[in-house]
Amino acid sequence: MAEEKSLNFIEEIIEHDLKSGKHTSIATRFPPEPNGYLHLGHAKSICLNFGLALKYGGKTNLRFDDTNPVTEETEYVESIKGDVKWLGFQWAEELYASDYFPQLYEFAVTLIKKGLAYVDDSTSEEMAAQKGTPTQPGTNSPYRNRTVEENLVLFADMKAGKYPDGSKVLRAKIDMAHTNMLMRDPVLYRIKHAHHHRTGNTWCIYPMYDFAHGQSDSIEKITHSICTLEFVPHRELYNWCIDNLEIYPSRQYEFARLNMTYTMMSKRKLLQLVNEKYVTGWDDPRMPTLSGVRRRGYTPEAIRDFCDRIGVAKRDNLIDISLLEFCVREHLNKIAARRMVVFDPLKVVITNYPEGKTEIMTSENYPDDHANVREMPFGRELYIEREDFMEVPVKKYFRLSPGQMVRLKSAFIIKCDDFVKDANGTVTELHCSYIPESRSGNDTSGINVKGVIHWVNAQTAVPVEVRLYDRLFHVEDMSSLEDDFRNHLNPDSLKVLPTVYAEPELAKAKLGEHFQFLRMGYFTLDTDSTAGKLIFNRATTLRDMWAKEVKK
RNA sequence: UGUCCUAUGGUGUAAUGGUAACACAGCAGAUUUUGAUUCUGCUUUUCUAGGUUCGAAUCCUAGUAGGACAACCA
Repeated sequence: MAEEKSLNFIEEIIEHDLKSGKHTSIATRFPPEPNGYLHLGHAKSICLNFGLALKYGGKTNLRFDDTNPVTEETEYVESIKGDVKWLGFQWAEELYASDYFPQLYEFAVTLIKKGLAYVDDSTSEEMAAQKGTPTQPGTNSPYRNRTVEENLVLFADMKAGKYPDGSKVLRAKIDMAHTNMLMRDPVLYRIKHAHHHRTGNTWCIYPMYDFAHGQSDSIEKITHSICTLEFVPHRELYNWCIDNLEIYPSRQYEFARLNMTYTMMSKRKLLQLVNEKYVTGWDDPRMPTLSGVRRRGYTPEAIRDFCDRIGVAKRDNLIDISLLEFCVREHLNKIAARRMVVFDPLKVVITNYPEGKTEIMTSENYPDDHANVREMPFGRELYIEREDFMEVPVKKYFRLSPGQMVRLKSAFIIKCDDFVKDANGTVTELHCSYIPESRSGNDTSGINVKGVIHWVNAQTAVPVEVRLYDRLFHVEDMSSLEDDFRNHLNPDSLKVLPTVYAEPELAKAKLGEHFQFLRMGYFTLDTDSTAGKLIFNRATTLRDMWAKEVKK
């Protein structure tokens, strides 16, 4: 099948580079800073970077951009590696910007020797004042004309730890009147007497992003350095460093980051949600983190498919979260074993079924594979969903109501003969009769019913907990917010049902398995589960045309 | 009142100077022992104004709108 798939703009650039002979193979990198957990926005970048290398026969490095010791931790490194692997990608090399600190230092010395960098004693306030504004040029620092010799000594002393944090920086000497603010003598190195997660206390000066990223790309001979749009203005500085250092010319290309409705995807704010306990952790199933959606029951296949469908372009976007849910359902529908679980039980007594009798019914695990079945006990007393009975049925309601019949999935057709109410008027019990000839598989009753409902046998039902999730925020476009994002948390984002009734087979569930609870949604076992108490997370609901019908 | 980036249905993404298409969402119907799945059909689109051209979503100019840029963050 020669499926003609159109190329995104980066693929076009790569194919052009390959065709023209500029490159014979490509190298990309995924460069997270280990200061938080990966989220769906990172997934887009991961799929892009690794996907490109896979498609064009190149390689992708995993490179940690660890140039700021105060925010970075080993915990994050480990989670990031786990998430990339879970998504299904394998990096060529695991690298760290901190591995390049010695070389980066030498690069800085080279720039000083060329008269292209100087040590500045200005305070950050003074530097900000010198910087100008986007519409007004900046002014030169009084330290700008220090000699090469003086700068060399000062920079060496910075490295040697002779100065306190913030007292000096190394700046590039470019142009304080440049229209690109980033070219107004950007800071290259700053002093931080801080412990680094890998280099420990070896260094007290650390390179800034702009002095580390491009050079790291260059050292690794990355051909296409792909990042998000906010780095567009950095490209000029990226190229300036490479040009003046005369090193391998990696090239930067920028695409639009993923934005999704009802979703907040800023690492800083996600950290805030974690720290301030609005969620239980980075892997809270409501979080858009990869560890969160994994725990919730999303699959890597679904996320890769999603990343594929959203495309890659340069314009700002706001993806409808229903596309993600569609991808999740589409994959889960194929792989999830079916189970029956009653959430809000209503007792049903089959009055014409012998007391004490239990028989075994079989039900298919997957709708289109009738050979793959499990066993389910059936008895005189059952639970069905309270929702599946209406004393006074609304129009088009084809479940149970007085005198009406439904099919119990994989069992018998039953007819509602009577119901019992308590003092409050709440229905507590249904009295039904079953049609013995209607047994699933050899139904000779000739009766056709429209409604099919799920059920569990009361005697053998297994109590489990389910956790139902809704969107964390109730604002469609989080970027439109003018006040604090924490004011817009959805109070109903988590609903716990401590005791619901499952068919016995579900007790065998293992971590990582996916289930469809018939008519209730897709579920997976939560990591909080213990041997005595199984807890299931709802990944997503099923599509529900009836709910829409009812709304009308 | 600077520089840069962007502009195609409700949301995304294609169409690479030659009939604007695909997916999601929405709506309607068929099938169904999950009101699921599956299948069918439908609604809705090139920011504006000029220009180049036989022909413009595509190229050019201007305007408009949105976004980015003034961290010793990445």
